[in-house]
Formats: sequence, C-alpha cells, structure tokens
Amino acid sequence: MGQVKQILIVDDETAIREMIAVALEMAGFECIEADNALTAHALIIDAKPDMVLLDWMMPKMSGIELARRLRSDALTADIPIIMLTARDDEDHKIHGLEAGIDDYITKPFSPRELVARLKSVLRRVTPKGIDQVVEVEGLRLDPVSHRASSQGTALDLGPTEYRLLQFFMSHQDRAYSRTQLLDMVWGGNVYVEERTVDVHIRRLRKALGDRHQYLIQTVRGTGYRFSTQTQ
Amino acid sequence: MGQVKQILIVDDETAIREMIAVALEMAGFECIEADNALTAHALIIDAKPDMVLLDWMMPKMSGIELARRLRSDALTADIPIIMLTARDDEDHKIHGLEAGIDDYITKPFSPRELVARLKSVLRRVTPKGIDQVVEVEGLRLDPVSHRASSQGTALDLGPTEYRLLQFFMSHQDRAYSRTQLLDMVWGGNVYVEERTVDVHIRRLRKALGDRHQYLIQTVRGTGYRFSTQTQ
DNA sequence: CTTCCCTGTAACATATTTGTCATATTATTG
DNA sequence: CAATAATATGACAAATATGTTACAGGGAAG
Repeated sequence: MGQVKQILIVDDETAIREMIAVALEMAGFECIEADNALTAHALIIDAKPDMVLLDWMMPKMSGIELARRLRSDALTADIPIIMLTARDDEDHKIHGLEAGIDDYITKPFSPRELVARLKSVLRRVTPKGIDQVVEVEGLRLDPVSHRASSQGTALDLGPTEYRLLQFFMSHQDRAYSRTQLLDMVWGGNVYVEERTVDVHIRRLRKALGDRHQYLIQTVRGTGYRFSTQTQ
Repeated sequence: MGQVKQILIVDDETAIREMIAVALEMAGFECIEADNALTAHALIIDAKPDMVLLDWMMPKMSGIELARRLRSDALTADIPIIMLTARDDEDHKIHGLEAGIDDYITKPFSPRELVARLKSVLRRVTPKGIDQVVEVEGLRLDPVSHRASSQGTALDLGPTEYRLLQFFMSHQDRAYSRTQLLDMVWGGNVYVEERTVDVHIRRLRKALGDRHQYLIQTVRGTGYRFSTQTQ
C-alpha cells in the first residue's frame, strides 16, 4: 500500500483550510496548513509534502507566484500543485498552465470532487517503479511475485490478463484504443484481431469479479480505460 | 514564453495599413501586409500568419469572400480573422455570413482598441495542447481519460456528442456553419444531411443539462457557437 | 505422447449510436 | 399580425459497437 500522502493546504482563510483539511483527512490524507505563500514556501522546503493545494488569491505573494518559485527550484519542481481559483477566469488558467500547474479547481467545489481530482493527479504524477506494488481499492498487483489479489485473495489470471491488468494499473484514468492496447500489452509486432482485445477484457473482468469489475471501463467508440471514478 | 505573433493586414488603403502596422508593432507584433485579397491569400498560404486583419470592402475579391475561402481550406481554417468594417456596413455584420469570423472592428477605431481585441482573440484561439484539459464554468473535458463532467459529475455523451463538445471547447467564441461542423467533427468525406447537425446539437444540449446548455448557442442563419458570453 | 491451460477467432446476442423524417416552436419580415 | 423561414424536438429503424460464448489449435509440463 502507498504511504500516507501529506498534503499542504495554502489559503489565507482559516475556514476554508479547515474545511479542506477535514475532507482530506477523512479520505486518508495527512494535512499541513499555511495561511500565506511565504510560510508555505518554508514549509514545503522543510516538510516536502506530496502535493500542494494552493489558493490563487492571497495577500503578499500570490499563489501563482509561489507556483513559479516552486517550479524553478529543482528541489520542489516535482511537487504537484493544484490551484484553487475563485472564478474560472480564462487568463488565470492560461497563466496557471504555463506555470506548471497540474490541475485547478474552481470554488466552490465539493469535497468529493476535490478528493477525486487530488487522487487523480497523485496517480498521474507518482511514478510507478516497474517493480512497485500497485494497489487500488483493495485490488493489488505485485510485479515481483507476479501475483494479483482482490481483498487478499489471489486472482486467477492468465498471462495476458495479468499483463493487461498491470498495464492498466500503471496507466490509470486514460482511455486506450484497442490498437494501443495491442501495441502496449501484446507487443508491437503481432498481428491479432482488434476484437481479441474485447475477449481478454471480458476474461479480465470476469476474473476481477463483481468487486472490481467497474475499474475496467468501456469507452464507447474509443476503447477501454482503467479508473476508480464512475463513468 | 509566447512567440512573437505575426499579423497579416489586408486593406487596399496604404495609409490605413501603415497606421495599423505601426500600432501593432508598438504592441510587440510582427506585421506583413497585402493590398488585395488575392495577394493576401498567397501570402497566408506562404507565411502562415497567426492572425489576419481583413478589410470588408476591397476591389477584386471582397474580404468576406477571402474569409470564406480560408475557412473552407483545412490548412487555413484555424487562422483567426478579425474583420474591419466601415460604419455603414454594420448590417453585414448581422446578416452576413458570420461563420468563422472571430471578431469585428468598426472603423474608425483606436489603436488601443484594436490591440486589445486582437490580444483577446489570440488568447482564446491559441491552440491548447491537444491533450489539455479544458474547463469552462464547471464544465470540464479531459481528452486523456476521454471524459466530460459537469460540476464534477460525469456526463453521458455519445461518441459524436463528445467529439462535438471537444471541438467546441477548443474553438470557443466562434460561429460555425453546419457544413463546417460536419467537416471538422464528422470528417471531410462523409455525406450527411446538414440538419443532422441540429439533432446532435440537441443531444449535446440535453446531455449538458440546464446548468450548461447556454454555452451552445444558435446563430440564426449561420450555425452554432460555443461561448460563455450571453448572446 | 497426453493432458491441461492459453489464445485467437468466429459467431451470435445485446446495447448504443446515428442519420432522417415529420411535426412543433420560434424568430424574422413586411 | 400574418406569412415565411429557420430551428428545435421526438420518434424510429438501420447501422455499429461491444458483450459473451464456444471451440479448435498450440505449446509446455509431465
């Protein structure tokens, strides 16, 4: 299982910080807080959080300015940043993207949405070592022992299904076409019918059982996707 | 950051061209000029400017005619166009084929105004990375995971509606004719009734729900447009 | 050589999407 | 306000895409 992730919340309004902190802690994250960009900067260098939630508008140094600084320092350049913006002003977004923001959320937002986005960014950014155990909602895949299990019980997967699952679990929230899957999972130089993918998807789904089927999602007209979020 | 943008000024009056060129160069743009639509067309294909400032009334080929040609060629379809119209052409603005024109400026205009409008158009047209998440007023489309959501809840879109929405969200504030939409969203070589577009617009609107319907706007006599601004 | 497990395909079953039409609605024009 | 043109909408059948199952052949293990 992944470490507990530490999230730094930067916002000048205490009420908002608390609200976010509660939501995140309920979702199993650890939170630290800062009420201005300068404090935040010091804290980041000190505590190296796994992610920074950053309010756009703040006294002294703006969120965007802090983001730039973090990006320009190699020590902090890899820490993902999610921006909290009051209104979704086009300009802000453009500048935000330039400054290397990973995502932004427009206030007001629901705790559910916040947590979902946060997880999504973390998943995207956290580099999975090729031999790293991946676990998602009780579904666990261990590349070293070459085993997959659901709620602790081993799953019975064929070799292809195993590779498919491994690929999916290390490339979540991303839609792949059948052709892409054939390239990535089967290998570039095999000639196999596209529809064959469907069959293996079916076998994988069956093996995952009701508990985890939903993770393998059909993207109609496109292909398939692995995601914890509802379609 | 951004490259220096190159603007093509098309007007038969040298004095006006010069005036505009000076204003734009002071604002940090690079200018090229043409005194008639034919020369302009060649120049556009050759130099691929980032934007075309086009006089409505010109000898030989009119501005509107040139605009039409640019729009119908995939190579030039994305180059933004700002029309320069004399006051008494005002009607044209309303009646005329406004599909594909990004903005109008009525002569006489102040350099300040021109530059402001131009920047505004460039800002919204500037190609967002093809895989970039687009979000507008809580409506969000993520090309990577191939998902659209409204206020955090997933939207149920058919493939065509998805493509339509993606096209609109990356080409905002610009009216498209049904034919253009068929070309851009359906693909150039399909024969489909123009009216079919209406039906898919309808489906898209329905899927967007009350919260976001207003973004898909009918431009009577012309086609449709995606914009946050009220009609 | 046999047995057993995997695979890829084909065939059939379902589910969704799509393009059109006919019919309302709504805007425009005189 | 009536006449007319342009859109909106709902329904449907045809076309597509995906789900599912069965099966034959390949290959590894014994």
